[in-house]
Amino acid sequence: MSRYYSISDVAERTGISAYTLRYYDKEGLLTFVRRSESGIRQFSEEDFEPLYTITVLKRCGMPIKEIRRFMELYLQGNDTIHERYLMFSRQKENLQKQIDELNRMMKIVDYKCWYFKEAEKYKDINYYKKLPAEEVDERINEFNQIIHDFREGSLTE
Amino acid sequence: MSRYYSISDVAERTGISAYTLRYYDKEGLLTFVRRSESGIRQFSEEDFEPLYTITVLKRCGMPIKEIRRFMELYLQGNDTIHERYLMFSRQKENLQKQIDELNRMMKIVDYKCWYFKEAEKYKDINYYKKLPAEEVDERINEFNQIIHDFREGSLTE
DNA sequence: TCTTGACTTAGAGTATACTCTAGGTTTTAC
DNA sequence: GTAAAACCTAGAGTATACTCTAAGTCAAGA
Repeated sequence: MSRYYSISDVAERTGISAYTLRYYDKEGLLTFVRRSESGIRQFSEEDFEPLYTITVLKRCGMPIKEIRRFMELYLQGNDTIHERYLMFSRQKENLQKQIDELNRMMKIVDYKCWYFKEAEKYKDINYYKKLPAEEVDERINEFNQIIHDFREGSLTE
Repeated sequence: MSRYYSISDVAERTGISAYTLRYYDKEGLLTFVRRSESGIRQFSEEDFEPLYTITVLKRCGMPIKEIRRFMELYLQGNDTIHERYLMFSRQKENLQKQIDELNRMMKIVDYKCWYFKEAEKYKDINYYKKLPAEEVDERINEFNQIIHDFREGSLTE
């Protein structure tokens, strides 16, 4: 029933290398893993859930020291449910900020793609400077305003 | 009209420290910046646009070596418009992948928040194990399936 | 029993992106 | 003219997250 998994079993199944697993252990992330009498790590079925949580937190961009804090709470059991809720709650906000930021970047990169396509037609990266003001696409003026704000240090990041 | 900006002017306006600007220069990102006879960097009005592009690419997660490649194309002028278009185009895909990934993480973190809120009511992190199967919320079964797949190495990331 | 392969630790090495120091030169302001 | 402030480079130091090596221990099959 409750079999054990060696570190290389776990590495193969999760895609986390054995080196990395040992490093995580050294950093205090895998304190839940049992050891045999001779000191060999024996991962149980249940260990895959916190292991998965580690991968999720990593992919959220959480640094290892913060993940350790979470794992400490995990080990303490039912008394820390609320605090763990708060950690995930903050993580949600954090994720949303990252998503918002990437969406902002997407808008700019999208503009750049459009602009380069236009410039390609004219074979001139500054083609719009030769156009009469009323023929310049509004997107270009908007982007130049961003650059202007960036230069003036008034860009609210 | 066309005034110059010192490295500390630029640092103050852009929020990039003078140390970092010099480091970027050393890494070949600021080859467009002119120097005075005595070797002092003189940023022009026009230099803020590529500088802004560097910050955008950084915030997209592009490593400095790749940004350097882009700046090389920038310096070559009109002949590289198409290649620069392609770089931004690829960056769009890359950004979308990052956004998708963060949205996936958001779903999981959202579930975790919900789960901890539930567990808090029961004061038991494993409360659902004591419930009859038909009373267990479907979200829990779905999540346990993810953990199962993770353990079996069949999680398609 | 012995050999092979997998495990262990400690610690060194790598990569990335800064961040700072030291020592020297240039510019600016009085 | 001179002192302070700002600039320069080279290179060392920091932080993060692995990644690997060395040297030794343990477990399983011939």
